[in-house]
Amino acid sequence: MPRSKNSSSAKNGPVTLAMVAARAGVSPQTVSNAINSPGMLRPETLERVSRVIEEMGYRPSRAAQTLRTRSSKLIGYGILPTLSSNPVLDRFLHALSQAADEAGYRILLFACPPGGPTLQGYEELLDQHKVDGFVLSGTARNDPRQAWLAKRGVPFVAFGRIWSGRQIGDWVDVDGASGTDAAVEHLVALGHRKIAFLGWERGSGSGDDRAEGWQRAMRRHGLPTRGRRAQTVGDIDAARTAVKPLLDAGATAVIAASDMLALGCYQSLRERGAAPGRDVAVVGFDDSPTAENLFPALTSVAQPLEEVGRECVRLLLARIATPDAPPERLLLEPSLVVRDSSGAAGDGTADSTESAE
Amino acid sequence: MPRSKNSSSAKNGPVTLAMVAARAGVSPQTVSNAINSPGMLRPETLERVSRVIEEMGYRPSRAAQTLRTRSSKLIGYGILPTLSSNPVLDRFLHALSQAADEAGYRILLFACPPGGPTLQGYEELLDQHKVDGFVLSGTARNDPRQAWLAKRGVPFVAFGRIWSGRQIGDWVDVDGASGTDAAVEHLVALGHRKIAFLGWERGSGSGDDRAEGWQRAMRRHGLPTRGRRAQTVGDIDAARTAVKPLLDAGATAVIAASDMLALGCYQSLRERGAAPGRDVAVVGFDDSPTAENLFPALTSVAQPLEEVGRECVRLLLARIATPDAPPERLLLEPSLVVRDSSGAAGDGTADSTESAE
DNA sequence: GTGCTTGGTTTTAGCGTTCCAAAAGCGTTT
DNA sequence: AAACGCTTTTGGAACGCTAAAACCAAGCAC
Repeated sequence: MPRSKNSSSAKNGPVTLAMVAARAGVSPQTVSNAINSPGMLRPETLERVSRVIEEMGYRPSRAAQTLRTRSSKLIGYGILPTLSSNPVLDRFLHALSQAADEAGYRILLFACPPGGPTLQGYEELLDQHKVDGFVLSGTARNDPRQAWLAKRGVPFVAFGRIWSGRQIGDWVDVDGASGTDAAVEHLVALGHRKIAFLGWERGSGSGDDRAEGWQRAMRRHGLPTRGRRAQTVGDIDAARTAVKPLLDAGATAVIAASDMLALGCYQSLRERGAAPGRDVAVVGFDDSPTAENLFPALTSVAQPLEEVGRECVRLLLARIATPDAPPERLLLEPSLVVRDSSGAAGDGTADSTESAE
Repeated sequence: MPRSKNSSSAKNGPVTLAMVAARAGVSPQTVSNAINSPGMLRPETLERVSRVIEEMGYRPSRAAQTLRTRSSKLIGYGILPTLSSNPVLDRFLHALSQAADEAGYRILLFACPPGGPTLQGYEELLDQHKVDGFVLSGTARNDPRQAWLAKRGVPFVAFGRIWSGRQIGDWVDVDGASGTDAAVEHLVALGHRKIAFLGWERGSGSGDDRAEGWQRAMRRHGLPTRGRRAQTVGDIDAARTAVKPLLDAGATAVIAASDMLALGCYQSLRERGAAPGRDVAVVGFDDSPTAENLFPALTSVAQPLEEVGRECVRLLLARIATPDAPPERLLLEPSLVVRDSSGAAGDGTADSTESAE
C-alpha cells in the first residue's frame, strides 16, 4: 500500500529530512542518525524511520551535507582536451567512474587546458566544490601536481609512477617491464631468437620501463640485445623508418612500446613485401581498440584498467580516511593478449614454415 | 604589495564571504552583491570589495550556493561501463567537459550499469546533487530517458536524434546521410560508378540514415543501387562475409557505415588478393583513431565532436534559462577525411592504373 | 530518598550563501 | 524642516543537514 509516489515527484520539490521526521513522528536528528549511525536507534524506531524514508523516497541533499560536514564525496579528475584524448585514459576513466560509484563517490570532471594540466584547475575544484580528493593521470616528468597537492594535504592518487626524483604520495601503475618481459617469453617459446625492441626516445619513463623488461628477458635467455633496439618519436611514420635497421639486421620479431609503433612496423614490413605475423612477429603495447581490428590482429600487452581504476579508488579512500598513513604504491601486472601478429596462429608450430612465399 | 598569500592557504581553511566582508568593511550581503550584481554597488565600493576578494583569493562555496539557490551549476552525464566504451563518445565527453567548463559549469559523471542506463542513476543525481540538467548520449530506440526527464521538467539535451515515435526535447546530431552523400560525391569524382554500401541491419536509426545518404546520392547521379547494398551485424567477421557479394558483383568502391565495417571490407579484399585503396576504394564512418593508422589509411566521415559538445552545452543552458522555450534541434555536418583508402592518393588521377599488379 | 550511569532522543547552533524587507544616505521639493 | 523619491547598504531569516551538548526516562547502587 504505497501511499505517496515514492521518489521525489515532479513539482512539490524534493523530500527533506524534516518532512521525513514529521511523518515518522521523530526529530530530524533521529532521521539523520537512522541514516548515518543506525546502531544508535532503538530497533523499533529504526524500523519505523526506515520505512518512512523508503516510502517517501527520501535522498539526502549533498549540498547540505557538504556544507555541514565539509566533505562532498566527490573526486576530481582533470580531463584532457579532445585532441590529446587517449584511448587508454578514456577506458581508465570509465573504470574509475564505476569504481567510485560503487563506493558512494562520484567523479567530477574539469577540463585541463590544452597545454597540460594547471594547478589552478585543482585549486578551483578544491575551494569551490570541496572535492575530497583527486585522481591524477598522464603524469609527466617533473609534474608539479603531486608536490603541490601533498603540500596542502589534499588526498590524491596518481595513475602512473613518478619517474624522476623522489616519490610523493600514493600511486597505482602497470608494470610495463613485466609486460615486455612476457612478450619476449612468448616469442622465445615460439622459437624466436632475434627479437628487437622498437621504443620511444630515452627519457620517457614508461618507455624506458618497457625497454627494460625486454632487455632483462633477452639477457635471461642469453640473447644479444646489441643492435636490436631502436628509438623513435611517437608518430607512425617515424616508427616505420626507425624499425628498418632492425629488420635489415634480420630480426624475426619486434616488440613495440605501443600499438602505434607496432603499426609503423606493419607498414615497414609491407613496404618490403613481408607480412607481419607470418614473416616477422610483431607485438604491441596497450591493447588499444585498434589492435584486435588490424590485419593481422595485433598481439599486444593489455593494461588491467578495470583493476587500476578500482585500486585508485581504494587507495584514495584509504588516504582520505587516514591522511597520515604511509603511502601505498601498487604495481599491477599487465597481460599479454595473443593474436595473429605474433605468428602463433597456425597450429602451434613456431617460426614461419607455414604459407607460401 | 600582496599582503596575504592569495588563494586559500593550506591550513586556516577556505576564505568565506564573511571574512571578505570584514576585511573590506562592508556587510556580507554587499560582497555577495559585488559578485552577483556588481551594477548594484557604488563604483567606489565595488572597487574596494573586488580588491579584497582578489587579495584574499576568495572563491564562493558551491555547496552553500547550491543549498541556497537550488542550482548546482553541474551537468550530469551517464558514462557507460568500460566494456562498452566507445571512442566517439569518449571524444565527445572531452569536448563536452571543455565546453561546460567554459560556461562555468562542470560535468558530474555517474556510472551506467552494464545493461544500459537506468532512470535511477538520473534520479539520484537530480535529488542528491541537484544537477541543473543532463546530457544524454548513446540514445537508443524507445529510450525512456527523454520522456522521463521531460515529464519531470528536467532540462536535458541528447547527442543523437530520437529515431522512433515523436520528438521530445532538444537534441544535437550529426547528419549521417550528408556524410555518406559526400562520400559518394568523392568517389564519383574519382571515376567510380559501382559504389556499394555496407551497413548495419535495418532498424538502426543512424545506420538507416547513413544508407539513405548513399542511396540519394547514387540516385542523383543516375547510378543503380540494386544489388549494391549489404546488411550485417556490427562485428568485423560478419562484415567480412557480408561484403563478399558486393565485391563479387564488381563494386569498385565500398562505403561502410562504420570504420569497423570498413575493416571487414579490408579483410575481405585481402582474402581475394585485392588491395584496398588500389583495387577497390573503401570509405569508413566515424574517423576513429584507428582509421588514420590503418594501411592504407582509411578515408572516413568525421563527426564534428567538438562542435557537438559545444552545441549540447549551448542548448542545455538555453533550456535551463527558459524551460518553456520551443525545443531546438541541430543537425551538424560531418566532413569527409580523405586518405589513401579511397584511392585518391596517387596524384589526382582516378580509378587505379597506378602501381603494379 | 539521592546520586550515577546508560541508552535513546531532542535541542541548539551553526556550515556559507542568497533572498527579502527594511534602513540609511542624500539630493530635491514642498 | 519635513516630506519625498532614489540609490546603496544592511540585518535577519532560511536553505537542509549534522556535531555537540542537553535532556530524560529507567535502572541500579548506596
